[in-house]
Amino acid sequence: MSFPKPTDSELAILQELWQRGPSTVKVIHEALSSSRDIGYTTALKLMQIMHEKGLLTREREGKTHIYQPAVSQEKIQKQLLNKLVDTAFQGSAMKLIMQALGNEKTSIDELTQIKSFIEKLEGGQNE
Amino acid sequence: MSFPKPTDSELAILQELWQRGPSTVKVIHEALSSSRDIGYTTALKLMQIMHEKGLLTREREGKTHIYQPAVSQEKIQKQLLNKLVDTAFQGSAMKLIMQALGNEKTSIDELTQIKSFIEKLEGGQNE
DNA sequence: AAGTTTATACGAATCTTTTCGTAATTGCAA
DNA sequence: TTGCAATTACGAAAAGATTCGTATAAACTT
Repeated sequence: MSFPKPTDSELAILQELWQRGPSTVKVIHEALSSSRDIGYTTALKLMQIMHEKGLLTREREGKTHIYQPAVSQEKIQKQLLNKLVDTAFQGSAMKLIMQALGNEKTSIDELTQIKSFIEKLEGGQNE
Repeated sequence: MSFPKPTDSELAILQELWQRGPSTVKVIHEALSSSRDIGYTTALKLMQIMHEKGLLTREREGKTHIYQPAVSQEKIQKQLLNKLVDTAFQGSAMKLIMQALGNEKTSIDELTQIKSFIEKLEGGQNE
């Protein structure tokens, strides 16, 4: 069960859909327009392709289509994360985590959350 | 000072160079060949392009060129990591870290290391 | 039902990345 | 110096992703 890895444009569309829930091309196009210059038919075509690839499902509602992600945000995040770990961090999730922590965008509060998450994991089964 | 983001193939070449140190096309080609099917001139061309882009430096040594990364592994890791945080994790490094931890590839020992790294950070200045 | 609006479908152009064939160059050996 | 093997340079094809113009279809208005 592996999905084709979404391209950058596709990921942007998935993000909108995950955040907004089921949406028409029109809505997604407007959302994308605010951050970059993109034609309506371009957005449409992308979503049609994503539908063909199985990244989106859709349903006709009168004249328009309502699109929805066919994959969970978590699954895609996992996929992209694993790929990055493999290609850029020699397969070591720890290296990646350390880097991310070092990028000093994490607040004290978040650090505490992460720490307690780790403690929960340590209590668990990770051998 | 921002480098062009390396493509997947380019990243694979950078990895080899970071690991092996300065190398010829021949050596890199052989290394890549072990994990996938790639022609010699393909590898050569990629490295030439990377040189043009400023990702690699090179030096003539007799008839051959010796290539070297022009950017540090850490810089590229940071670049790719930040991009992933932005495009897939809504800008939240914490979300990414949690996911990475959850992917259960991290050993108890590594968890401990991460935890003590966090403690060091907490002692520091992160506001 | 004809015209208008809004949406989809289709096809092709463009751009980027990857690929490799062929030609030119270099260094060495005979 | 001529010939051979190794290497680079060049150009263009192939594959993938993005873009959009134009045509078609659907629903609403009058």
